[in-house]
Amino acid sequence: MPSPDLAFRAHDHARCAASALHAAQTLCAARNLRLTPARARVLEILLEAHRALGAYEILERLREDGQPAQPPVAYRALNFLCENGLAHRIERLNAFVACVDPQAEHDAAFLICRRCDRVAESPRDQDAGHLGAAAADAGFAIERTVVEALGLCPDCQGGQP
Amino acid sequence: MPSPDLAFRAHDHARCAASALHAAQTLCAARNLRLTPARARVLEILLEAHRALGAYEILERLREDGQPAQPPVAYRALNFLCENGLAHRIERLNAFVACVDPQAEHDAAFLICRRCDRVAESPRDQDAGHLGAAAADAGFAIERTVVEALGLCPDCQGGQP
DNA sequence: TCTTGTCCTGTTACAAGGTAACAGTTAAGC
DNA sequence: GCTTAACTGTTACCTTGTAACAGGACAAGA
Repeated sequence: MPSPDLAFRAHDHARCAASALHAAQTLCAARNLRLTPARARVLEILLEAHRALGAYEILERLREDGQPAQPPVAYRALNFLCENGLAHRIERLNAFVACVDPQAEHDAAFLICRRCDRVAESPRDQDAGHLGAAAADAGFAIERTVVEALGLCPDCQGGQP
Repeated sequence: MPSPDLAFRAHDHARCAASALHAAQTLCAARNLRLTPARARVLEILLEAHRALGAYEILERLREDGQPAQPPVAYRALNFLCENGLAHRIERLNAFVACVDPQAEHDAAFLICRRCDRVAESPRDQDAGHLGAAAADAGFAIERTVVEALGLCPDCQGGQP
């Protein structure tokens, strides 16, 4: 898996995007999922941006391709991508990022820069310490866990808040 | 601090609401904050509901008190309550809960029932395992962390999904 | 090859969540 | 009492998300 802080370091975006797209194609073929042109295009947009994008930003870019596009177009593709572990929703931002390491549905943790909106995905500590125990205690059945840390990335530190 | 699973157990709501409201008053007095009638009323509404409420649900209840009320009224009160640790925003639901143990600004973790929207607050494992380390590694400065587990509470398990 | 069912797309119309900006009012400090 | 800062009321608007329905593509089996 790529290093968790990759998003915050200089690197070859084009190459990491291409490799993620390829991984997505492989994964879909293996699982008999249809990575249709619309879905692939949305994934590509996310990969190119390499940061969290709102659904309406994605829509704009779809429109730049020449077609009109209404909100459900973006949301359907995003739902597909999120359900299949190819992208993640960032609740805090009402936005979406491509997954750097697509694989079967998986929870992840995120470092979100509140200045530049770049998002780094970090592998998840499975039972999340206390929380798993507290849930078991309460008889609560956890299905999915969102972990989002908000702060400043290295580039945005130093300087005004 | 109240047991983390309190929200999922039968208990005397009226009493726990009254005690939380009292704690809030004490805390505001101590910190020289103005718990104005509008703010207190919103907190009371949250405490009575004893689950996550959307801003517009809160608005409805404010209107039931007889006054008209526009969205900024609710949002201002909610901002005040969240900033001062008297309530928490649940990102996943775009909703708010009263804090069961008001105190200086603090992060918490939540167990959210996706059927009945009840929310239990659990004390937070401070550095959240891997994440703190990954952040340090990346040079990322964490300011606030959101941890939300989605699932089914004891009462909503068994039966349809 | 035709048919049928299933999944995907296009589009309209709207619901829900959230905020900027400005005018007026209250409270606290001097 | 006067000034200043903080809070409230209101208008108007922007952003995010979804329900519902019609039409199209495609694979599987008769």
